[in-house]
Amino acid sequence: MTRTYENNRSAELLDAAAVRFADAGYHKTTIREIGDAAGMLPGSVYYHFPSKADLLLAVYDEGVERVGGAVDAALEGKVDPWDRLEAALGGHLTAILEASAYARVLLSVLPSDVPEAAARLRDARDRHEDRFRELVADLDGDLGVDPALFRLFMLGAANHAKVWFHPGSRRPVDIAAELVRVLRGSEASDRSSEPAGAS
Amino acid sequence: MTRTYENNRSAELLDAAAVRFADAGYHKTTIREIGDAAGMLPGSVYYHFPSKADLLLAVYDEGVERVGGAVDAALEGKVDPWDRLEAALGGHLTAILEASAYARVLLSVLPSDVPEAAARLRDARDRHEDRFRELVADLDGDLGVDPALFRLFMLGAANHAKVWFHPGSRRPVDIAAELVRVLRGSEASDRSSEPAGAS
DNA sequence: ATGAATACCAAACAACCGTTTGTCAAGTCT
DNA sequence: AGACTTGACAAACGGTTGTTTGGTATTCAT
Repeated sequence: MTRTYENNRSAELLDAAAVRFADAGYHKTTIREIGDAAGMLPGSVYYHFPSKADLLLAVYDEGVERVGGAVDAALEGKVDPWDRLEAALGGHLTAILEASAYARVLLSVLPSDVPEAAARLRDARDRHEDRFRELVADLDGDLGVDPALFRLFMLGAANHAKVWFHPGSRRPVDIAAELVRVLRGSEASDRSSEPAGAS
Repeated sequence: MTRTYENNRSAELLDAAAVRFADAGYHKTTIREIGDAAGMLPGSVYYHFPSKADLLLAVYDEGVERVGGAVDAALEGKVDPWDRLEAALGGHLTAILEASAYARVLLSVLPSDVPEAAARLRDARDRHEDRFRELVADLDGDLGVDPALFRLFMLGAANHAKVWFHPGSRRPVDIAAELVRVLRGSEASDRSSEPAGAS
C-alpha cells in the first residue's frame, strides 16, 4: 500500500490559489505568485496539479462545497418557504462577501475566462444554483413571474453585492433580508398582507 | 493650420478593440489581435493610442455614451415614473445585450481589471448609473427599501442577464418589463392595489 | 540495507506580451 | 519645389507567462 506521505503542501497551495484567484481573477494570477505564497517554486506547483486550469477547477469545486455548506447551515430549522429563501441567500452572501476566498472565486472568475475548463466550471456553478431553483419552486403564492426569471433576477441582484459591498456597514444577512423583502412584494397581489405574526 | 488627413483608421481600430474587449475581456485581448482586426501591425496601434489601457478607456467612454443614447431614446415621451424606469432599463438592456460591442464592454471588463485606469473607468460607469439614481428617486410611492439598495438590486438583476441571455427567446425590453413588475410589488404595501386600469 | 515512491528544487524552455525604435511613402502647406 | 506632417511598416526589445526537464534529499516498505 503506497499512500500519502504527509509532508504534503497541497492544502496550502490550494489556499494560496484561492486567495489570489478571488482577489485578482484568473488571468492576473500567476503560477509564480501562487507558488510564492505557498512557499514553493513555480515548477513545484506542477507536482500537485497538472495545469493552472486544473488548479482553478479544484478551487472552484471546493468553493461550491463551502457555499453549499453555508447555505445548509443557514437553512437548518427554517420551514416557511420565504424564510428558507432568505436564510439561504443570507448564507450565500455571507460566504461570498466575508467568509471564504474559495467562495469568492465563484464570482470573480467566470467560466468563460478559461475556455478549456469552462464546461466543468459551469457544472460546478450550476450545482450550487440548483439549490435556489428548488427554494424558489417551493414558494407557495403566485410569484407573478416565471420562476426561472425570478431566480435569475434574485441571484443577479445578490451577486452584484460583490461589487458594492464593503464590510462594516450592512451585514450580508441584512442585505439578504432586504432583497427578499423587495422580491416578496410581487406575491402580495393575491393573498395581500397579513403582517405575519411576530412577538 | 495643421489638420487631419483622413486616411485615419482610428475608428476601425476602436471598433475592433470594442469587439475584442467585449467578447474576450481585457487581459485575454492582445494588441496584436486588435491590430490584426483593423488591418494594422501591432506597433501601429501606438500611433493612435499611447497604451492598451488608454485604448480601453476610449472604448469605455464611447460605450457609456452609446448606452446613454439608447436610454435617452427609450425615455422620450414617457412621463409616469415607473414607465420611465422600465423604458430606461429596456434601453439599457437592449444596448448591452444586442446592439453594441461598446456597450457590452461596460459589463465584460471591470475597472479592477485595469488598476492603472480603474478610477477613470469607474467615473465613466458612474456617469451612466447616475441616470438610474435619478429615475429611482422620482418613483413616488414608498419603496419599502433604501432607494440606493433598490437601485443596486435592480442593476444587479438587469446586468446579470448578460450571463444567461441568448437572443431569439425573450427580448431585452420584455426582460426589463418583467423586472420592473417584480420590483414594483414592493410599493404595494401602503397604497395597496388598484390593478391599474386596463380593459 | 536496498529500492522505490514522495515532495520538492534549480534551471531552463518556447511562446507571447505590451511597447519602442527607426524608416519611409503619400499627402498637405507654403 | 521644398519642408513638413500623417499614418503607417518592419523589426526588435525586455520582460513575463505556463510549463518541462533533470536532479535530489527525505521517507517508507521490504
